[in-house]
Amino acid sequence: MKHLHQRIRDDIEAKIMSGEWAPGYRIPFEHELMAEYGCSRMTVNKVLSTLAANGLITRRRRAGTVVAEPSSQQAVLQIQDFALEAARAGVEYRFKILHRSIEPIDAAAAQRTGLPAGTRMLCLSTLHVMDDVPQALEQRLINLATVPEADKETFKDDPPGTWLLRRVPWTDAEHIVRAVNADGAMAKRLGVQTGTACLVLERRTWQAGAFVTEARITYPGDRHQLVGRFSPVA
Amino acid sequence: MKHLHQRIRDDIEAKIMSGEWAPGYRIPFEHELMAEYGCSRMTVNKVLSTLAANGLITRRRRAGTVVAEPSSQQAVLQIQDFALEAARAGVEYRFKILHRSIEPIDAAAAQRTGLPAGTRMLCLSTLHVMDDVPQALEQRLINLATVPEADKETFKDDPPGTWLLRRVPWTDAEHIVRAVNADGAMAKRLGVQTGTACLVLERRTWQAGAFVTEARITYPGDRHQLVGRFSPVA
DNA sequence: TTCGCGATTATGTATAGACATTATCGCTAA
DNA sequence: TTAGCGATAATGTCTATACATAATCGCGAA
Repeated sequence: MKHLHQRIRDDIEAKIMSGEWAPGYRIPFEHELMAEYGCSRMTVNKVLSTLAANGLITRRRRAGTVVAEPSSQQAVLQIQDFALEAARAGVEYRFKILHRSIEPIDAAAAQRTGLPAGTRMLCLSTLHVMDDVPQALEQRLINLATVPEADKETFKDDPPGTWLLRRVPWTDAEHIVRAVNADGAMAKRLGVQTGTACLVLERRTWQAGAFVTEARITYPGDRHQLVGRFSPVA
Repeated sequence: MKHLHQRIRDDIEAKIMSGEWAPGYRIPFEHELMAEYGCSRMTVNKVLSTLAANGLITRRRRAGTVVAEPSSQQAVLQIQDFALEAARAGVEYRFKILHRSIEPIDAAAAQRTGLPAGTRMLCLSTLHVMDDVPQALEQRLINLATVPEADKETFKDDPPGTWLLRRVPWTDAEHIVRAVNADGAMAKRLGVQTGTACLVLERRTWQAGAFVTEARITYPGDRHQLVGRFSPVA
């Protein structure tokens, strides 16, 4: 005999997955489920709250609970940390800061990030190397208004991403993944032929609404991939 | 004044994010937090359960609760549905089945999917077109043991992905994203030059442990990107 | 008819208590 | 010293209740 919580959850998920309860269908009220399963409202409430958190249903006060419209599908992708990945694989990792400057934000970046023109940004280019083979080029902007202490940081011990993550926990992130052909300069730095397909991961992070950083990481396509796993029913 | 639940959650998340409570750190017991915040155990319990569900902490009876080891970072990416995307953008969408056959699974695919050699698979190649411009090429394997009714389906109205999603809800999926240079045949079909960087999304789905389908979707890199948003604090 | 407002109702948050489950700790006996 | 076992302590699940909050419904007034 399983727990009631799980049984209610399974029942509802099955009805939704099978299509018996289509998107938009108003599922029974808490007090109805309560009667059906002979349990307290708290139990039903916790089940429904969990399903709502997972995006399967939408709840609105007074109106009730309906099966959520299937949003476009989602994939959860793992984004590897170079140092960690290297340690696990038992290879040597190092990084090199190729460029460092402080500049007012350019127009395009201001648009992307929603920052006012003229905001001072720390601009960094970092090459990630494992066993003497370049693995990725990282181009990063750090908002000095949000992270003033980055100004004096030398990034001697940790690459910018790791350093930031430890100092500024982000609460919101936006990701974009693209494929591009490496141009001459990029190809040279990554040690591949010009035109090689590369995976570009762009990530912008905010902390409580304040823009923190933008990173554009370019991986040689023949050497890297993003892997993910996703269970919609948790 | 925020809700207590949220305040406790914010506090704990902040301590973990800031590194004050490093991975492995044993966080206060429920009764300690209960005393600290002057609330009932249920309140604390619900917060900790939620954080555990989100993977931030690990709970064990009698032993207590510890900060979880950071898994590699995750990105949640939206995977657009062509028909839906087209409708929203107000452009015409159509698709064309380029190839269809039923074959025993090949060795490499058997390895990837964990199916026994010789399993009969429906193999489909589909070209997705919007406003007469090819948008993506989809190469798909469908497990006829799990979805026998696919055998007789003509895919006249809906492309295979849409058709499958309506019939066989998946419970588990694996995603891989890569960048590749288009070879001659691929380039011709997508209407791009040979060598153009393309984004390749591979997805394998299971339903309750039974393999359902594998899709490899190739997008011209200059025309497509995957976009995602992720809030660790929900 | 339509606007506005109060009553109603479903969900949101929280409490205090109960019993179940499962590791761990520490004592006892071989 | 160690194997085994019972006490103990922490989390897991559930109940019954209370009050807060938000959105809708329906009534009455303009």
